[in-house]
Amino acid sequence: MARRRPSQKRSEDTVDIILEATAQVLKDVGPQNASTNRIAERAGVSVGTIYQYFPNKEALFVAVSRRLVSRLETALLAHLPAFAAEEPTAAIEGFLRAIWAINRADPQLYQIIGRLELPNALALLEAFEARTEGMLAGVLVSRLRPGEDPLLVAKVLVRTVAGLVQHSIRRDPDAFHDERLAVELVTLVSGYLLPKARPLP
Amino acid sequence: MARRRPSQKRSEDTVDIILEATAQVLKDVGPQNASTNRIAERAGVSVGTIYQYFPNKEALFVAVSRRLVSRLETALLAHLPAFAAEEPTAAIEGFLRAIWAINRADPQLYQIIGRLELPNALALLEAFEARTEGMLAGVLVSRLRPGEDPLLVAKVLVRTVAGLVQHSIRRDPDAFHDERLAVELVTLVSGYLLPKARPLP
Amino acid sequence: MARRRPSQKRSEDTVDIILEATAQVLKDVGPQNASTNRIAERAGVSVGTIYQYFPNKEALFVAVSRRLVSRLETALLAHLPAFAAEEPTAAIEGFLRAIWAINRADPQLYQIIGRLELPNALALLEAFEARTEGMLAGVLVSRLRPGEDPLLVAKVLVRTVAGLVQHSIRRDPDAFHDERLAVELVTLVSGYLLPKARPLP
Amino acid sequence: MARRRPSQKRSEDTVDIILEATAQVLKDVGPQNASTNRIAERAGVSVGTIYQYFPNKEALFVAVSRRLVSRLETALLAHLPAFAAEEPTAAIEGFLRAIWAINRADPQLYQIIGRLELPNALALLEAFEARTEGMLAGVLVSRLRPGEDPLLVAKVLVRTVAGLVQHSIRRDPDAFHDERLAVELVTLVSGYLLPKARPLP
DNA sequence: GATGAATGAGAATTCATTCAT
DNA sequence: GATGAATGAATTCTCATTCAT
Repeated sequence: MARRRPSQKRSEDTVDIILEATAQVLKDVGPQNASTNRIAERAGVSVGTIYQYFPNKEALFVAVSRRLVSRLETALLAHLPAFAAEEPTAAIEGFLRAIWAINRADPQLYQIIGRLELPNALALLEAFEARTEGMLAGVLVSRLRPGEDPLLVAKVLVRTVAGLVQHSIRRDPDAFHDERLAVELVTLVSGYLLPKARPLP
Repeated sequence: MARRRPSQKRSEDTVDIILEATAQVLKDVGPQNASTNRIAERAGVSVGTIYQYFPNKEALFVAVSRRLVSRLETALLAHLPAFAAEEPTAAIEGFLRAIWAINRADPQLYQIIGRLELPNALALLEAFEARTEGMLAGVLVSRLRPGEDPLLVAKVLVRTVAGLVQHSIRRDPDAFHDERLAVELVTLVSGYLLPKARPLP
Repeated sequence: MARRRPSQKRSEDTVDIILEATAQVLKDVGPQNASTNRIAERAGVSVGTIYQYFPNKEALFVAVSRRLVSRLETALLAHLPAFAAEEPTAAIEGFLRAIWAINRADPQLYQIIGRLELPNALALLEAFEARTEGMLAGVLVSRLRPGEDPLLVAKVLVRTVAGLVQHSIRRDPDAFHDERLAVELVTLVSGYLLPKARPLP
Repeated sequence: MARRRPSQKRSEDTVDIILEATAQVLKDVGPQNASTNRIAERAGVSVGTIYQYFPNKEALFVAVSRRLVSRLETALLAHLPAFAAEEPTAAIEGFLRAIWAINRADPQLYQIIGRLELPNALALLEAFEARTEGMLAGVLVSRLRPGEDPLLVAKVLVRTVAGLVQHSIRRDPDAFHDERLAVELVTLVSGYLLPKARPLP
């Protein structure tokens, strides 16, 4: 199934170029029109070269997904300390920035992959989202009042915020810069979370 | 471009049967595999008949989208009085029930159309969502404290709730029945909205 | 798997034209070069038409095989009475004429199909050869001396004669007209068979 | 056209390894799947190396054919004295053993090459068979009654026996061990040949 | 001499669309 | 109005061959 494993410098470059081209084409013309020939043309290689490294088109798309998820993971981890901050308000801001960062990384690609109808690609994304919820739950576990379910709260937070951010991006790719929306988001999350927070000692 | 406009009873039936078959096929086998021949077979007509009423496949899918939106609109309007209730808590519940109803109507089809990559189909959905935001804003306008922007609040509410609901459905089609998630949703919206509400006289 | 079953006159014609073209192309350029496009061109239809009636190339080749075998069967049955003749010498001649007829029907195609590397096509041919051996054995059963195995004798006869005939055809397509070879063939078979024959009463 | 002629010991080894790998791959996966890359991999060299010694794939296959024929020739010559024996019965056995030996040498490869659709490969095989017929005719010339045509008799013998043996192998690779078939073969050939034999002085 | 990454023409197959019946 | 056989451009994937290293 797996093709030639890049063993030389040139190969690694080629794989990278192909993955980058695939992501670009996916965003430019959509999954429906992202033919292997078009991708090869964009990458400046021939179709055959793609098939040296990927057994089929699906594997190529899954590889792109994997690359995106690994970037999202990096972005998330970079923010993990921030949203474990002592002060609840700072923590909330840290969390929102993290979600922000994730969705900022490559918002279009994120959405396209989520709609790719490739179980393997979807699974990668869902595993990442599950990990995100898990991490948040882990941070929340010592911060919530007794009786609150950290995983449930984490789910609501991640999905709500991700839903709003993605929805907004779809409508307007520049929504990131809508300062007022950001303020509302803080209000929303604070209104939900602060009443659940264990009082600071 | 536009084909014959159904002028007789039988034609209307045929169009309806075709649209219904299209929606079914779309849900059963996904947009990728929804070929015109498969749709024709499901509808019990020949491909040629589809092309009597629709100039091409895109037009067919757009017609299905239009039909869905009109149903969503009906569902929404039925709930409009409820979320204009006097009492804030009742109003919030009314609003949530409305979003609920919309996403319940045909959740699969809703998502499929949202991912169809057909600008015309997408535009219909977005226009509907914009109208929903507008209606909510209209109801909110006399209920919010001075200084609050009803449209901004409406956007946040609609997108947040829709985001959460859709995200959850995608992960688990039976998420509707997750009672605990529903409770959290009420908490979330209440925590956001109540502080913004103009005090009852 | 199976495609549209020809239901109209036109369809039957088309299927026939396609099968005939396939056989021709197979003989003209060999199995390696018998591409679906070439076959379509030769048949005067478009590739798509082939795929209306055959799910894939293999099925097309198997259909050609089936057609050939059914013709061989007809040719064989037409000679069955002759090689069940009373007089041994006449019977031997009847048998040889039958094998002759079979290999005459379409010697090239016969050999090509035998080498097609398609289990399904090969099975058809082998089943036919087995039936031929069976029929011959059936005729021999009452004609051989006690102790002789009719099926073994039938196998030797069929394979030997078929081997010689096919071998000769491959070397020289006009070998059929080599009168001297035919005489030797009669000698060979008579020398083998007559000593085994039950004496006439 | 022709590539470098191996001039050093190492090169000869490489060529041999490549030819051996080609034969193996041909037998393992069939001519259809015997790609140059697969052959190179099996030989433990890179594709490029193959093209150092053979101008193209066809030349490679022809070389394999040549190697096989040269082995068959050796096998045949080893048996030539035996089938020139004085006593007719012994000679017949000697002849059958020779054919046997040839088809035993590498029955699979023999058949594969015969079906390769490469005129150059086929020609080698046919020339070998013609030589075999010639040799047999040479032995027969002093052994047949006046009026018999030694070459015609040789043709019938070689093609008949080869036909039966190959036909049987194709159906069952272990047919060599079918003792009863071997007995029939002796009967067949004896019945044909003995009446033609010049009486011993 | 050897390597193996890159090439690209060609093969099988699909499916939206047309149009003669 | 309805039919469905026919079309053919477009898509995915393969593999013999080349050539820079």
